[in-house]
Amino acid sequence: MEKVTRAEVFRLHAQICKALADPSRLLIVVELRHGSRTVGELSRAIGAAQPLTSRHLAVLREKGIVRAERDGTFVRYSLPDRRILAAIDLLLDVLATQLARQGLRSSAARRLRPALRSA
Amino acid sequence: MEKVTRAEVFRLHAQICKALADPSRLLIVVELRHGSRTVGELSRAIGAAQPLTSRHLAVLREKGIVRAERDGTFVRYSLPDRRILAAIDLLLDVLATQLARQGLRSSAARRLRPALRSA
DNA sequence: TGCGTCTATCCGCATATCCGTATCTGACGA
DNA sequence: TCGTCAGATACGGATATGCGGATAGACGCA
Repeated sequence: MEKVTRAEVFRLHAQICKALADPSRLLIVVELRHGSRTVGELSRAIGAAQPLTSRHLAVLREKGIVRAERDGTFVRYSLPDRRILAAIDLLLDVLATQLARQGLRSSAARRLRPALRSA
Repeated sequence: MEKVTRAEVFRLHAQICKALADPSRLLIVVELRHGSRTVGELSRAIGAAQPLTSRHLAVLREKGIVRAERDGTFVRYSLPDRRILAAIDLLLDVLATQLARQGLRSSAARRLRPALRSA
């Protein structure tokens, strides 16, 4: 059994994170939580054009986050590993904690100022 | 209590993922698993120049993934929320499963071909 | 105050990502 | 085989991200 270098593991790990580092792709994964979906369904669900949806799906597919299977003219996408959902949920919990701690009193301001300033 | 829009939550969620979507930053987080570290320690641990390390830390800090506190001339970084570690570990498990399933027989080839081809 | 150490930020360039539009492929039915 | 529909890919411009190198700021101490 061959060894995968430590650096390589971190690179691959980062690539999985990067695949999830996009609001549309997160929406796709969350949409797949409750079952498989066709590209058209996902496209409508996330409110994005079909080619864009298809490319997002390609990114997720290349990282093994979603699986594609033909169904006639359709292609159905699904989640082969629910642990991805668990990880996303954990990060969402972290986010919720952060939002709660800062107070939710100015979501508009936060919208305009993406990063939390240092102190 | 004000409402944070669904779209905004996904945007923030994606930003957390993006902050983790870099091998050096993952190394930093993992290095912090066992306690707080100064910038210099982290810089040596991940084998990156100090300014680069500092910028990576700024990214993580802005997303609330790490916390900074002055300690004399040093700045000590730590993890305020261990759930980030749990999420990272889950994704690492997913990666391990993927690697096991594909077989580890050509890590060199995989190194050169970042994406898993569609089929 | 002046100096050395530790950390943060600025600048500039190379690279990568994102998204709209157009086009291509693949499957089904007439 | 041809038309049509679902989906995937190609192309190009705008934007963002990466890094190294230089520099600026913060702190402690003499």
